[in-house]
Amino acid sequence: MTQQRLSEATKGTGRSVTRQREAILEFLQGTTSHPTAMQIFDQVRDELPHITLATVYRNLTVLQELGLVQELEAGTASAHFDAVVREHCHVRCLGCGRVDDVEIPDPENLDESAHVASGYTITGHHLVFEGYCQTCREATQPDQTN
Amino acid sequence: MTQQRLSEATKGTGRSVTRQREAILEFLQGTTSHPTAMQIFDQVRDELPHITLATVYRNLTVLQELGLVQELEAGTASAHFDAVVREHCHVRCLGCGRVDDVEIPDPENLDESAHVASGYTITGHHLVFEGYCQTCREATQPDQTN
DNA sequence: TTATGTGCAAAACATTTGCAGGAGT
DNA sequence: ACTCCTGCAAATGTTTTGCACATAA
Repeated sequence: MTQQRLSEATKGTGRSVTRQREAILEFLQGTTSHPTAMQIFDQVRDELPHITLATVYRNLTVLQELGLVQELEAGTASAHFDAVVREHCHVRCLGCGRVDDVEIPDPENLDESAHVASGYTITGHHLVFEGYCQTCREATQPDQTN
Repeated sequence: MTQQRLSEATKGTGRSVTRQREAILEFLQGTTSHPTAMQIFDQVRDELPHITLATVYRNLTVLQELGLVQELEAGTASAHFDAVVREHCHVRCLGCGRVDDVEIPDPENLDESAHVASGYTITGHHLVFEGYCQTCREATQPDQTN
């Protein structure tokens, strides 16, 4: 099924279907944890022990170009990746750094209002909430750095 | 006036008022361009030729703790800084990388909706639009990297 | 005079790139 | 065959840190 979508997506693009690319996409499609490149690298290494971090980065770029993956700007040191490409917003925990999806409808006319206010041609937006997840809230002192 | 606000803000915090801190704050309060640490460094160097980038970074952190400056997560390689600390949203030009303010009212109940949907305690959010500024739109090929 | 801040140099990260050999079509 | 991809190592760019001296309170 990952096979399917990857070979379909590459069709006519000059891109190849490789084991590295399949493994990265499959892992991303099987998790909701918005992993970083390093976390993807660690996982995929179980299956492909010789893969390098550079390859993970290069393939994440390619998968984004193919429209199969999106990169989240969650305000963290490193970027997080998601195989759910539909536009949706996220929360980042200020205690432990985890990033979750937030399933709220996008406010109407947001991009249109921004266009009127700024004069820019708006192509999209990122909405990221900050706060504390249940686990970190229960730990009375939510003061860890990441 | 920068003097004023800085010495007020440091009162009782154990922080000092230094020329470096004043110069950084004054520059930020006098611009609407959301400069990066490097851009601040370049400007402030006119006045204080011996200042270092490390000092700029350290002081930007302190000024944030004092509530006089905020850091923008605009999805760019380097962070942008703003002396307007009121919560407001931004646009980033995908052509030239500039970051502007967007003066639209924040959608109502946004944080509350996110709390209900995610279970997090929400402390705030960042809303960043992407698009093309007028200059880059007119240049028929908006393909510069940053 | 004592804590806090600074310059300098080096380290720590995340991410990108050059290159020679390997895999996909 | 011919292009695209990979591993390895080294480079890049941003931000942070250790330390000895300087400055603010």
